[in-house]
Amino acid sequence: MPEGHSIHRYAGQHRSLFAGQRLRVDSPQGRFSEGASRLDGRVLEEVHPFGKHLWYRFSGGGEAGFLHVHLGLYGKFTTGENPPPEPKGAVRVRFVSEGRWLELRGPTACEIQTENERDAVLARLGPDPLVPASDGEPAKERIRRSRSATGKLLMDQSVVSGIGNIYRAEILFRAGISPNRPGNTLSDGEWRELWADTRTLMRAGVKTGRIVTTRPGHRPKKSGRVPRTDAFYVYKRDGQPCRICKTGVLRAEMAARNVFWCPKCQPE
DNA sequence: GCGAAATGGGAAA
DNA sequence: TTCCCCTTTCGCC
Repeated sequence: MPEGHSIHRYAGQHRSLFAGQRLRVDSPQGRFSEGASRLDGRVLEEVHPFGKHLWYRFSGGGEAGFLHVHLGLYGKFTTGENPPPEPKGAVRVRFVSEGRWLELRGPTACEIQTENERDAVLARLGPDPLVPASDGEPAKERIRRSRSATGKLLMDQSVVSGIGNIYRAEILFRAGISPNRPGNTLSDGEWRELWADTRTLMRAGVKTGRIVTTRPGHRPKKSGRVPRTDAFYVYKRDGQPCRICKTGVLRAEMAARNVFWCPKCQPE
């Protein structure tokens, strides 16, 4: 779930469901009880996504106005209409408004921050392709100055924010760039296309709530809902034939994450 | 029932 | 680089 598109989607949902409302906040699991009690009874003023991070700004409470959430690999939100269900499993934090409830499980980060602390996190992040006015230049500079693998650089949140393992694999495939190519071998044109395509795919992800990167002509069924197995070109398709050239898709480990690519469509 | 894997990242070495 | 954390789900006994 949680690459940047999910985060932006959650932000939109949570804003429309809870912003402007006074919330009851608690931590059924207990691991965030202290923080929850500091937010309880305050008004949620705004929800702000950036890359894979979310901030919930609360009224009053002095300095500590933000709830910072990072879902990590497992984090998940669920929401619904009141009455809220009896909490099952490890619910780190729960919001309850007059009409709705929200549960958060398994996040890497769920903590209260001051504005300065939030700014310090933002300062460490590269541009987010999902921010409408986002300027990709700083990312381009970092990549084209680096000898490390492009596949590694795209996953580095201080280079670009919000790209995860699926988008990394898929945008490189669509651009015909091997993940192993050093960043400094990318041409201007290759970067431009990569950035533009990333924005296109991630925006579609926000809209639909899922990642689909295959073009209709490259799928067995050209219309209708895209089955999970047809949604990607290379992600988790190692050993299977490339959708375009039939060469076997490869997998390797790169910085402790699996990376997938077609050696023919994405030459070194 | 048990182990492994998963769209992530920070700290330690 | 390696280890460690978060939680659920799925495949395999």
